[in-house]
Amino acid sequence: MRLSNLADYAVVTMTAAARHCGGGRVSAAELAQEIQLPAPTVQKVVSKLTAAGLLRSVRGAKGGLQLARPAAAITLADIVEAIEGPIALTACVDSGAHDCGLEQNCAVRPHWPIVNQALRGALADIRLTQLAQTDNQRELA
Amino acid sequence: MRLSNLADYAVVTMTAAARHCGGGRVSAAELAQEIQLPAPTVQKVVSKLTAAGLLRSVRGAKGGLQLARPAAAITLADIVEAIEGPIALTACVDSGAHDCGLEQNCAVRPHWPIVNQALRGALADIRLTQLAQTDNQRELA
DNA sequence: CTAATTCGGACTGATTCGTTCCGATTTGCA
DNA sequence: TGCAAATCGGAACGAATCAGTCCGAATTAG
Repeated sequence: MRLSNLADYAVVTMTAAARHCGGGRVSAAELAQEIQLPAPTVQKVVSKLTAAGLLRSVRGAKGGLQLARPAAAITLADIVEAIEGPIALTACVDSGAHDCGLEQNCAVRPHWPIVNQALRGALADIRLTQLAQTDNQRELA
Repeated sequence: MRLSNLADYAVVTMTAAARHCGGGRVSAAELAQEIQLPAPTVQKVVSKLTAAGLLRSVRGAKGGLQLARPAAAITLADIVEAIEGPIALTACVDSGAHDCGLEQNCAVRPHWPIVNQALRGALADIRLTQLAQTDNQRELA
């Protein structure tokens, strides 16, 4: 029931990237220094994020990262799914999950999609703009 | 973002135990045969369940398991917490989590409790009686 | 064309999860 | 009262996934 650390780091990384949205391209090392995390770890995170289509990467000298979409169009669900795959509490809710052994005889299976939808809805309600906004409020305090 | 298999098995086991509520005591091996799972695995599950106070165990000959509380007073959240500990997506929401390194500087931390509460509420809304009820409906079909 | 800087994927170590087994305890019956 | 059967409880083993680290390929500025 714990979120993986990589996904947690991804959220922080995306928040930091949104902060540098107007500044154009930002290197992964710079983000790592800003959020106080190991640089190689951040590199691994941004790799998965770009593969998922949330970040746009530019290689070569003066390269860097930038958001592929507006911050308002990115939610927590997108970031978590980019790192950990589809949101599925159990194997049953996954498409074509035939490794449970119970399958049709399982009594609780019809109830899992409800919980799954509730969780995904809670994650989809939080947008990246809200995270950056909170950060600004903290700086004002 | 995946629920552990042990927790999934625990839910099925509790549902099966609720089915035998009127029959008094039921052995763990009998439950294992009923839900088509390895007997030792079920033993480990029921051990944690009894330690959490959800099941009452009676040792010795003619011993077995039975629900410690009415089925209506047991929710999915109770079962999951019994196996996987407190519901905490990130280390921040856990009480006294001082191993993040960011702590006060984290911008997303204030938002996690909201998602956490949404998830826990979704789990707490499903009671054990509903699971058994669904099972009966399936048998009628 | 050179060189500097960057991302991208592959490798190693560690922690946790899942499974299995054997011992301690308790009750029922002779 | 003693024996014996059956049960739960905890401890040990193996496997899988995760976190972290490193080096190579690609690209662009000068």
